[in-house]
Amino acid sequence: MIDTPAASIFHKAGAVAHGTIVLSFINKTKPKMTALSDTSRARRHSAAHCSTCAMRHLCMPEGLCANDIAKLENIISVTRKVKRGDALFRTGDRFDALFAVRSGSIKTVVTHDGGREQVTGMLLAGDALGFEGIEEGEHTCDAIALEDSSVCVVPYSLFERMCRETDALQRRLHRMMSHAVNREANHVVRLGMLRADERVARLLLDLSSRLSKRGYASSEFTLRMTRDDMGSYLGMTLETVSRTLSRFDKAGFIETQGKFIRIRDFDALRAV
Amino acid sequence: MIDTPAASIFHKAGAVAHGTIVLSFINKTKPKMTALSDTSRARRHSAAHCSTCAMRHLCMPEGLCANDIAKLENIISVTRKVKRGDALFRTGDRFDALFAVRSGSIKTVVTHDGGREQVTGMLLAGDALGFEGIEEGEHTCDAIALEDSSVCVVPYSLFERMCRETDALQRRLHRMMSHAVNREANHVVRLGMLRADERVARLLLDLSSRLSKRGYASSEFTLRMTRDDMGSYLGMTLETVSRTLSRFDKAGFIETQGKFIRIRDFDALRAV
DNA sequence: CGGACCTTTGAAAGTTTTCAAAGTGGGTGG
DNA sequence: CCACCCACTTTGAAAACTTTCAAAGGTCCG
Repeated sequence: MIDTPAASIFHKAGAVAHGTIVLSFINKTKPKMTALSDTSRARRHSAAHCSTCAMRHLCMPEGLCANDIAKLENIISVTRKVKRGDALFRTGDRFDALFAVRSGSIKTVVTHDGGREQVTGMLLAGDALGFEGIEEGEHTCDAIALEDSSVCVVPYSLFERMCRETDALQRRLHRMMSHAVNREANHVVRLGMLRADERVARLLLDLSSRLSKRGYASSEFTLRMTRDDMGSYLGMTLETVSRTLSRFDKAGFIETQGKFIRIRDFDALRAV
Repeated sequence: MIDTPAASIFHKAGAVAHGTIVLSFINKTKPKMTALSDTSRARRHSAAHCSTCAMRHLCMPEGLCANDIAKLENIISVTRKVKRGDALFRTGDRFDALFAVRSGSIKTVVTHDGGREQVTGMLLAGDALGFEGIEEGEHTCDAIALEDSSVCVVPYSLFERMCRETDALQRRLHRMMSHAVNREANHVVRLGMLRADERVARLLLDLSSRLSKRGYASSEFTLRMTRDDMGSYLGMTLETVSRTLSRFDKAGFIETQGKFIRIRDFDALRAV
C-alpha cells in the first residue's frame, strides 16, 4: 500500500481562537512513495492521527502519476479546524468546497421547519462530506463538529477541473459520491425496517467496524455524540436510546459507562 | 428553453415479448434546436410523453455545443423497456450503465436478510437512477417497474469519458449525483422525524409536485404503487397507510378511490 | 367471468413517546 | 483545588401511536 506521510502534506495551523474557525494556508512538500513507517501513529488519539485516513479516501494519490500528484497537492493544501459544537458549514451557505475529515468527527443536521432537528450523518476521520451542496450550489444541511476536529478543504471548481484531466481522480470522485448515496440508502433502510433496539445495535456495530478500519479497537470506544444525537440519528427519542443501552448492558451484550462503550457480544448484537 | 423533440432521438422498440426485456438499438438523427412545438404531447398519458422529461435531466443537450451533442447522441442511443413487475436491474448485477426513466415509473427495493423488503425510491419519468452501483461496480438494490416503462440506457464508461471532455456534461452528472444524495437525505428526514400521517401527507404532496412538474394535473393522479409499496417506502405497514388515507378522505383533505387520488386541500395536507 | 391480488376496517397487543423526577459528570470560576 | 452548575443520562408510569391478526369487500387483469 502506497501512502503519503501525513505530516508532509498536512501541517497544523497555529493557535486557534476560541469559538472561531481558522483557515491555514500551508506549504506543501513532495509526497514520498513509502510504506507507513511509523505505525504507532495510527494508535494515537483521534485528534492526532487521522490524516492517514482522510488520505485513503480523498487525498491519497494511489493510482496517480507523479505529475498528477503534484497537481493534486496544489488543490488539497488547505486544512480547516472546527471546534466542538461549531459549524463547518450551515444550510444555505454557498457550496464551494468538499471536505474530508482529517481528525475528530462531524455530524450533519437538517433543521425541520419548527425547530426540530434530525441528525442525518455521522462522519469519522477519513469520511468525505459536502456532496449535498453540489446540486444547488448551496449546502442543504449543517455540519457540526462533535469534538474539536480538522478537515481537508477541497476547492470544488479546481477539483472538478482536475477530474477532467485525470481519469483516476474522476473515478475516485464518482465512487465517493456513489458511496454517499449508499450511505444514505443504508440509513433509510435502518430507519424504515428496524425497530428501536435493532437500530441501536446496528449503530454500535457500524461505529465499531468503522473505528476498527481506522486502526482503533473494535470492541471499546468512547462515543462523541450524546444520547440525543444518537436518537435523532436513529429516529427515536433519547430516552429510548438510553433504555435500550441499559437493556443491552443488563443482557451482557455491552458495558456502558456514559459515553464509553465496550462490546462484549458481537453476535448477540447482530442477532437483536 | 432549448429542447430536442423526443421522437428524433428516441424511437420505440418493436414488439416486446411477455415478461422479457428488450434492448432496442436505434438510429439517431440530428436534434433540432427548436422550442417544443407540440405542447399537447406533455398532456398525454404517462406512458407516452415522458422522453421530454428524461431529456431535461440527462439527455437534453442544453448548454452543449453541436459537436458535443453529436457525441452525446452516440452514447444515449439505447432505450430499454421493462414490463410491470420486471427488474431493470437487481442487487448484485454488474453496474455498467446509468438509466433515465423515459416513461412509466420504477421503484428501487433493498431486500433485507430475512426476506423483508424496503422500497427506497420511487422514480418517475425524467428521474435518473443507477448511481448506487458506481461505488462497487455492482448494483446495491433492485429496480422494479411499477408499470410498463421504458428507460434511456447510458453506458457508464463512455459517459464518464465524455464528461471528461465536456465540462457542461460533467457538471450535469455531478448535479445529478448530488440530487440523488439529497433525495435519499430527504427520505431519511421523512422517516426519522415524521409520524405516520405526516409521512403519508408528504408523500402525496411530493408526488403531486413531481407530477405537476412533468405536466400533469397536480391535484389528481393515479398511484402506480400499491398500499404495500407506499408502506414499505414510508416505513410503516400497508394497513396504517390505508387507515391514514381513509382518515384524510373523511377529513376532506383528499378523495380516494383505490389507486386514484384527488387532493382537495393542499394546505391541510401540509399542516398535518 | 374468475381468481389472484389489493384494500379496508376492527380489536387486541406491542412498541415508543411523553412527562416527570432524580442522578451523574465534567468543566469552570472562585 | 474544590464546589457548583449546567448539560447529559437514567428510570418510571401513563399515554399515544403503530402493528398484528383477522375477516370481508373490491378491483383488475388475463
